[in-house]
Amino acid sequence: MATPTPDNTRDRLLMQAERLFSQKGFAAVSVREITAAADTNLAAINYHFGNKMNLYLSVFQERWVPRAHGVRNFFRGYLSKKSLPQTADIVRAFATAFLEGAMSDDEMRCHINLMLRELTHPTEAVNIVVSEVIRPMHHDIREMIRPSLPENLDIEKLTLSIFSIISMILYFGFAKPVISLVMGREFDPQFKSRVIDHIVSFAMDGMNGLSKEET
Amino acid sequence: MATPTPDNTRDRLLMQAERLFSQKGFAAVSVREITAAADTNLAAINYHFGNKMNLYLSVFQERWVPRAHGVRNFFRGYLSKKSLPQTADIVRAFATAFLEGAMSDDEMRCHINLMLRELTHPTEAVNIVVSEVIRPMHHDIREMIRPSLPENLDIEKLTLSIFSIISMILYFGFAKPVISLVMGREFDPQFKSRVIDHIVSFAMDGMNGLSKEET
DNA sequence: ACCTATTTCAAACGTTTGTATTAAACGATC
DNA sequence: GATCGTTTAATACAAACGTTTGAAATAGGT
Repeated sequence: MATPTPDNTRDRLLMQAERLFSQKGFAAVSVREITAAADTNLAAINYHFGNKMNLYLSVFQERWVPRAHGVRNFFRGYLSKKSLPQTADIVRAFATAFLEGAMSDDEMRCHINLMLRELTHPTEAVNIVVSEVIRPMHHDIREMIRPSLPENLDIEKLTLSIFSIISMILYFGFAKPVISLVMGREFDPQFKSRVIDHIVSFAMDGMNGLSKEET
Repeated sequence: MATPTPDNTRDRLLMQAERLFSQKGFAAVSVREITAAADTNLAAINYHFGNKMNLYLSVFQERWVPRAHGVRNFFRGYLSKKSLPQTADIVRAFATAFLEGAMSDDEMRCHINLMLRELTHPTEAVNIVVSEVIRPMHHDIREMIRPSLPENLDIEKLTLSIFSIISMILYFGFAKPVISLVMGREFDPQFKSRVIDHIVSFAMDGMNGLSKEET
């Protein structure tokens, strides 16, 4: 993390609020809990953000979006090593960025949890999530992959495939406890890298089928 | 639904509690809201269930699990039409059961939301979800698919593939609003059936790759 | 009809919630 | 070092929270 414990109250509030909101959800966290964790006074939230909901939105604007950009940058950096990235490289870069690359496990869980909440129960913040991150990311990936696919490929099918890849990555990111329970094994680094291999090969087969169908 | 508004207070509480918990989450729903929706007295929850948390657990035991069995029965009924179901039939049966078959859209959203909450932020109820539904369902599907795969296939890879299929089905189930936003189209029945086709073909290609790799 | 067990109800409990208010501490500028 | 706007602190407040209580209502058995 950039600053373990920021010296200014506002940033400490944002940091702790993000952590707690991602762990328990908006309603389950009290402003007292946040201000205590941020080691400041109860009134600090109202002074710096007006109210609790505005703090929640600010978490997305000032912490979640930058972090999403961090993931995107990792993704791009990973790909820049290849001169002519194939679809498999793109999928691997994407999965790696989310599952083992861009940040610590806790940070990633925090990130995904916040997003997932907005996906399932949108608040105002969903507009930020979709317009700032999800839609641009879809666009990027689609345009990267498209050259290696037939010209006449239905764009809907491609988009659905990208959603499918995202669904796998998200699922293996957020359902770790249940996956551990079902498979009876820890989600350790070796297993994680096998999961990434699986996602890549599964997705690649799916994408190959895509272009076969069409031509 | 079986009983639109049950005549007994306990069932009305369970029904409204399920609806509200799935919409807003445990903490965001008050017992006053539930009892008002169930058209009964504030004290009813404590009389019938002891406390709010126990009501939440009872929702899973008495409403969620039976409904999951409903999905499973639809799945089995769908497959029983085929004498020798292929993997594609199994995947299609599974996706159909979740996305357009077993129950109404609202009911399914309610069902998936409750599960998703437990996947991401487990409470006591996660034990019910995993042991009563997810694990048995994994077992069933695995044993149905296994015959059509090579003998020496790594069981871990098969399990990961099943998780991947589940991830797609869940994602297309719960992220409908965002998918609509990104694709710029309604999630109408025609689109839904194309989504199922996509899931089946994508998953099938993934599974085929699975057996190719191994032999 | 009476008694008993079960269920419903209105009212109140003590806490905790988000927010508002006021004064004190701080930091920069002159 | 006095004065300014900015930030923190202590405290207050009404509203909402989950839970408890004891009385009223209801249902079933005799």
